[in-house]
Amino acid sequence: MHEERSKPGRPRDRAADDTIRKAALKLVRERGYRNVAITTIAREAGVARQSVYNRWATKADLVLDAVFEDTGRNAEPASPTPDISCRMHLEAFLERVFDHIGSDGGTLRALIAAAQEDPDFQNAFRERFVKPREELVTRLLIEAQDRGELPRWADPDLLSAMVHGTFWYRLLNGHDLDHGLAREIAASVFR
Amino acid sequence: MHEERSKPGRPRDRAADDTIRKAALKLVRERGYRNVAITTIAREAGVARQSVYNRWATKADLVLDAVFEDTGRNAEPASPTPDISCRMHLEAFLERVFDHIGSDGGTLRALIAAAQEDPDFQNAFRERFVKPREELVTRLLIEAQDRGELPRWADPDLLSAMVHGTFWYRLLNGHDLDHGLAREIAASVFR
Amino acid sequence: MHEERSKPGRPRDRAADDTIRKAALKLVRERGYRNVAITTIAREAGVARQSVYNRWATKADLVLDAVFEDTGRNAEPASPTPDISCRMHLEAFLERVFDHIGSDGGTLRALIAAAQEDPDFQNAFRERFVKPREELVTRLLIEAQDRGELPRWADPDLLSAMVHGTFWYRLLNGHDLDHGLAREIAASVFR
Amino acid sequence: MHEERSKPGRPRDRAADDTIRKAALKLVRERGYRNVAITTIAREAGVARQSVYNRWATKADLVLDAVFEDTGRNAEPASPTPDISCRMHLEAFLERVFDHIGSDGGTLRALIAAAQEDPDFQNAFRERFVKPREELVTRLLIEAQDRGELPRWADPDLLSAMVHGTFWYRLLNGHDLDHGLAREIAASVFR
DNA sequence: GAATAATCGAGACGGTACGTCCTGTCTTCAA
DNA sequence: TTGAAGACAGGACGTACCGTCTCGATTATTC
Repeated sequence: MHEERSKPGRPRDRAADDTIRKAALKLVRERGYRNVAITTIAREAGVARQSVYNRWATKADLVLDAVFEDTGRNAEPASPTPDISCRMHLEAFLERVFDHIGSDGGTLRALIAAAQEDPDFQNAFRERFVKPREELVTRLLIEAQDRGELPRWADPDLLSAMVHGTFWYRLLNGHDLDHGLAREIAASVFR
Repeated sequence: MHEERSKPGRPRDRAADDTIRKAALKLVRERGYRNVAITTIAREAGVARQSVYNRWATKADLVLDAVFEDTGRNAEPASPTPDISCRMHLEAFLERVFDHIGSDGGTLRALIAAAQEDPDFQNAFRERFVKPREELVTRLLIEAQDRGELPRWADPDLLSAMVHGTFWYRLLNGHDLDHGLAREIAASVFR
Repeated sequence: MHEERSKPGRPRDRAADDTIRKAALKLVRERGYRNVAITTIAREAGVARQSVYNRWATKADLVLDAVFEDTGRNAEPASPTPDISCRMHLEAFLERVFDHIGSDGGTLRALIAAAQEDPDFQNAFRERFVKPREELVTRLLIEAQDRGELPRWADPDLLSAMVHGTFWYRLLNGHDLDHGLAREIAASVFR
Repeated sequence: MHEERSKPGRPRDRAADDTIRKAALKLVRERGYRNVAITTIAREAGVARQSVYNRWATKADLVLDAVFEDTGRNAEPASPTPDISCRMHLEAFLERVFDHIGSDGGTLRALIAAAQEDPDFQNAFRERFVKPREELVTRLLIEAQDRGELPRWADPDLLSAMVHGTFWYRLLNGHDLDHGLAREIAASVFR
């Protein structure tokens, strides 16, 4: 039944959650992750600093959460349909990802960077962001093997890492990610 | 003729350069990039803090420089010999890189992270660290095409990005890099 | 009604005010104004450095405040009683001041010096320290005129400046201030 | 014969002495003693920092010297002439001093302040600046006693300290020194 | 309805690191 | 030996954040 046992005391203001997330996202996009202090986010959201700490342990957690609220969707779809080849599916997935990164790449880069400096955050980031996307591609490649589009001896896990690794590498080194790259990667996997 | 015009004023103590670099490297390995302050490095090196600021603008610059002094070598060799296949060359190169990362991976991760937060540093990092290694692999793959080990239609640039991207991706997500992975990547490229 | 509206936020630790002042005074007496850093005062008081900056803008402000807490009293009394001549009152006042300066003259000299280098501090110093003492003597001299101890044509303001100026001059040039000087000054004024 | 034995090596550039003094005086007048660094003076004079240290031990020494070069004259004259009363002499002396302070009071205040913070400088300042002026007034008052302008029971030393102390006190507390004050002080002494 | 308890805005707290500035000494080359 | 230049050790400065804490006020649940 999932009965929501309400605790005693003043309940948390749920509306503030979103206000803070929005403020965080806005500031991170404007000034870059590093140049945004929690104090600044709280002020922008019109909220006490403690109210931020009540909800998220670190800045990285908060920003990760904020990015999700905004981009959580684009990991879900891509359920392969029979009429379209898996290669096209992969290409379409990459195009969607690249489009999003185009407008918000700096934030992703900041999150990857933050993950290198904080083990806890790295864990959260991998579980909630990296893994779902990686597995999505892995499943797609297994489907491709089932359909005969990809040879059996290929290793879907490794290929998935190569796919993501390729655009991470480009992204982290300051390149733009365009649809051409999406096509090339897909071609290279399914050559 | 490259005449070495000595500037006026007391010359910098060249020995200190190295002492500082060594101190930086030691501390970063022991405590992690984030947990090392410039003050600490200066103290460890037995040097005034200003002497550090005289040489490097930021901690990232210093550490990058220190890592070079230590690892600059392993980007140079790998001149392909005719009696060994390019695939074996690539595998050997990756094994060497992975061995080094095994003992010093945290530092590389920290440098990649730092590059995401500082455009100037990103540039230096790419020019002095990333590019040489990327081009080394690219040249190796072109040699492979010349020898007929790799099909003409493959794109060496993209493949090189995939090779590096793959182990960056693994590294950045907390995986260990072992010789098995080196073999798998090489196999995947030359399949 | 002087309603004490409590400001929002965590209130300042009023006890710390005093701890810091005491630490400042102690260190300044031991080592001299110049040789005491704010960091040292904070450490001595067992307080964060920021907590000092939260209360006082400069070292001089802090020390001025500290000296007050300690010496604020000796500007107040000296309410002239009819049975004692104004000259004796002046002499007693000067003796009291000189006694205090005997143990703490270095601090007063440092404050006068600090006032020469910072207009804001000069203002605070004059309003809170110099003026009250100057006016005390001025009033005493006016009372003396009323009693007929001092001729009407004397200028109490100027005489007060001469009284203070004389021992400032001695103090600033490294002389000791003893009761003999107190007597001589009083005699000179009431000759 | 006072033969000037010329030392071996490059002789000191005598012209630089003056250039440095002028630069020091200029900067101290513009920005105030505290806000001028030796580095700044050296740069303004177009001279190496060491060249300053070669000539003066401290900033205070240098500035003291510079002020002398400029004001040394006005302590010398005032040899009392029989046709003018000592009181008029004193008044004239004070007027001259006040005129000079009017344009350069900040520097004197800075020197007095510096003397409070450095015993060596205090000594130099007293011997070379304070004493001559104090004794000048003392001698003038003795002459006055000889002439019968001042009673025998007055103490010239104390009166001289009162005279100087009065305008020091005014000066150090930010008052202007005008001819009116000169007259009042002289009148008060000779009343 | 009173007691209890968590949240809110606000801001002080102990800390840590930063990058700048200045001092007085030392070291180089050239005059 | 001096001069210009500039590096050196050392240390204080004031600022910026961090994550914790302490207020009084508010808003809910529990007794």
